[in-house]
Amino acid sequence: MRSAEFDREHVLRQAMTAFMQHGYSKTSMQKLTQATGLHPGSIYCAFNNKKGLLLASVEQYQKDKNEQFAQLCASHDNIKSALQAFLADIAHPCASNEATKVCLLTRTLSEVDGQDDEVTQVLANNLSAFEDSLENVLSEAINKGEIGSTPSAKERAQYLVVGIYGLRTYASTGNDPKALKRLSEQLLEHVLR
Amino acid sequence: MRSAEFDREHVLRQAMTAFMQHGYSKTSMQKLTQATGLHPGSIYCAFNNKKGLLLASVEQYQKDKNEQFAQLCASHDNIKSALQAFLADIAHPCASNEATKVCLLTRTLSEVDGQDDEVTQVLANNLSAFEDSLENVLSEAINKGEIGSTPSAKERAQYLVVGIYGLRTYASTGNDPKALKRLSEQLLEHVLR
DNA sequence: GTGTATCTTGAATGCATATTCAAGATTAAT
DNA sequence: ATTAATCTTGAATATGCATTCAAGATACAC
Repeated sequence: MRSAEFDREHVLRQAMTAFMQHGYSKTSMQKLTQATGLHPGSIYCAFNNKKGLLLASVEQYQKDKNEQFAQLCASHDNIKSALQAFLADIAHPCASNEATKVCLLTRTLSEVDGQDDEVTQVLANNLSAFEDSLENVLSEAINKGEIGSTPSAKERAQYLVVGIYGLRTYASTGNDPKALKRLSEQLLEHVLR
Repeated sequence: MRSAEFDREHVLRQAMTAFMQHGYSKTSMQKLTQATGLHPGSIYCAFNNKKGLLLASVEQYQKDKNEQFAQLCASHDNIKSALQAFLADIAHPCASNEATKVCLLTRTLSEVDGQDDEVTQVLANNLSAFEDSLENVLSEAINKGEIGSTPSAKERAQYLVVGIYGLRTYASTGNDPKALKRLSEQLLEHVLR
């Protein structure tokens, strides 16, 4: 008997960073072996193939993001400051040049759309799940009377998600941090109005 | 003497469709020869290489989009109906499965970001130029008194562009045409408020 | 009609890539 | 210490790709 020697979560975080930086197809197996420290054979043994490693990375990404969001919500007592912090967490790396300025889900989705139905489905499901948790938070806020009940929590969540996607794309076109800040404030105002 | 035999604009429109459908790197030269009807040698003679063909396609794309937008503006006498029609033109193909549901500029930008500075720059410039023409239209509307002067035309244009990027991404996550319609109406309302 | 410059053709080249696999290394139980 | 099971290693394989180039085809000038 003998057990595997690598730290799965660590490997997946290294892999997801590589995927975010270079995109799925331009992240060669060579880059992945360098990023993870694993040899090709080990990757194929643990994740089947490159696509399997991507899917596992996506799962880890989603898990990390969910935990992050739950913690953020727990540390704010009203919806406005919670979403303010949330948008700041998105806008700030966008203005920098870190790998985390892109969203693994949307970047990969745009790349594989129309080419791989399985991956497309997984990504769409994850994005939809995150929209749902935003909806839940907004729903609570409505119940607490912090915001009105029209637009509905679902409509507000959709509009917020659209805004986030837009901000991320806008940031990649040549980022003016000042404008980005103003735009996210305006977005938040419209979502909570 | 002998002159080239192919219709440059037609070739570029075929190429841009291919690039929109499969993305830059997954659009192989083989696909491009099939799409354009040109042989590899002809492509290399006319456009230098695959990247040259991409850049020429982007230029044509921008030219087409600008003409389209100018015509749309000319056929509407107020900003609201003009932008309504404009957003409808974006949202409608988004809900379908045509190749035109994506924007060549943003799709390619997201793909090559961090890999090719020249292409990145060209794409960012084109997107910025389009934002400018939206700003011009909004500026005229302000001068005509159709909308107020705060937010400024520039701020309104930025918010509109962010919204469009967001709608496009949202559409690719699993499109509910009803929601898309509602979201674009809400966006327009916020831009013109 | 002849010559020549230019365009067209598509097979050949060389490189990058994902994946496999058999030999070597390591661990844990006996 | 020995054995057996499993993991690790990285060179070898096969495929797909962008690009080149020399031979063939064509149109214009005279």
